[in-house]
Amino acid sequence: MNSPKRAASKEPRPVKSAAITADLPTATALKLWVVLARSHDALVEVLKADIERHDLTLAEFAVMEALYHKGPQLLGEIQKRILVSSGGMTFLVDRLAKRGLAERRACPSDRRARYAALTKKGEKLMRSIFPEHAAVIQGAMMGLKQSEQRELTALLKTLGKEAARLAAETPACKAALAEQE
Amino acid sequence: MNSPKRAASKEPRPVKSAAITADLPTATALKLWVVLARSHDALVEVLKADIERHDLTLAEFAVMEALYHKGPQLLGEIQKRILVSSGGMTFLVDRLAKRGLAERRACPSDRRARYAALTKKGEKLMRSIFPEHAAVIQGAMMGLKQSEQRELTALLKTLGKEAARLAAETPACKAALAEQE
DNA sequence: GATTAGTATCTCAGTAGTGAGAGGATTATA
DNA sequence: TATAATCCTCTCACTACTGAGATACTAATC
Repeated sequence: MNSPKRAASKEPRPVKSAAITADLPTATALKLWVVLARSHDALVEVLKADIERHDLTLAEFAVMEALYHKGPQLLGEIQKRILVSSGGMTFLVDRLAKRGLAERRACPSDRRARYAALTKKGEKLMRSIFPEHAAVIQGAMMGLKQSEQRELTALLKTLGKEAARLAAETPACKAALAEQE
Repeated sequence: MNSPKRAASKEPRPVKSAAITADLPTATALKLWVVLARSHDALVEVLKADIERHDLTLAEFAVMEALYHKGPQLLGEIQKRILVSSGGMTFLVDRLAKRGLAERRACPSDRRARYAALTKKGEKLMRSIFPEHAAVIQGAMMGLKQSEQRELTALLKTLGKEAARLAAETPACKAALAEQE
């Protein structure tokens, strides 16, 4: 076996760890994190399999989807939206351009900036791919009723907002603060 | 700027896409996917920042955590648990071994298999790191009340189970079925 | 105008991780 | 026994990404 894919094992889990069961609120949060990570991974696997049929990586697809739904955008805008590094952004657009799916366009008012946009070919591809892909997503969510999906969305939104706030505080701030001696 | 981190932008989102608003159940599912992915990413960022303080990648930490909580295990068991490839598993244990945090042990009953286990040093490190890490997780989840966290966990579990079932069906099966002519 | 800070992209060296396949060991079947 | 099938790990070539810094431009302040 090479890739892990789904484990068929029954999760024996006979031992309960002292460290985890130590204190209830912590245990609840840890459990939530594990379950969230696992369902996310399972979904990613399903979606990735769908997208790879068209020889696209998830990141490439994310770029194309952003362009498809929001139109031409600055590289930096897409970068923030799909959360890749600046180097990765350049790389992704390069690759899509090489395949004739996207292209760069100059920004008339700011010569530093470049727009990325879908080519005709890229748009045609998205028009044929996207509905299928949406159907796959819908299929992957079928474990939950629509009302449950909406409830889940609301909860995740709250969770995500708080986590994002926290993440924005943390990153290079320590270094920055440290340098202010 | 190099890495994207959190976008401070207000998500203008003036245009509603025809493709997305086309049909309600699909729209619900797509929305859920976006929100799930975003909160997952935000959490990963927070946790990663915490773990990197100790010069560990998330994957290395995952291995150590598995060993810490479940004791010595076959490489294959860990692999299934943390979902990395077989090559990645070897690589991860190598790196932990090089740093003296983990070690390989022969399996007495099966000479193909190797156990991975924490060294004294690795266990000591986990004892000092893990409680902090658990606190960070708990902190990242503070946007939700405990009851909400439990509700969210339940919904995600159902979702994840169905998605995992779907993922297990899909992967190489097409190829396999195709070969049976 | 000159200087400084800020912003947007690109370059490039480096890295974590993948996955096909090999090798060696075990188990099942004939 | 053979021998076939299966299992567990490791090797290795490869790839998608990262992130520090470079480059090129714009904006703000003197």
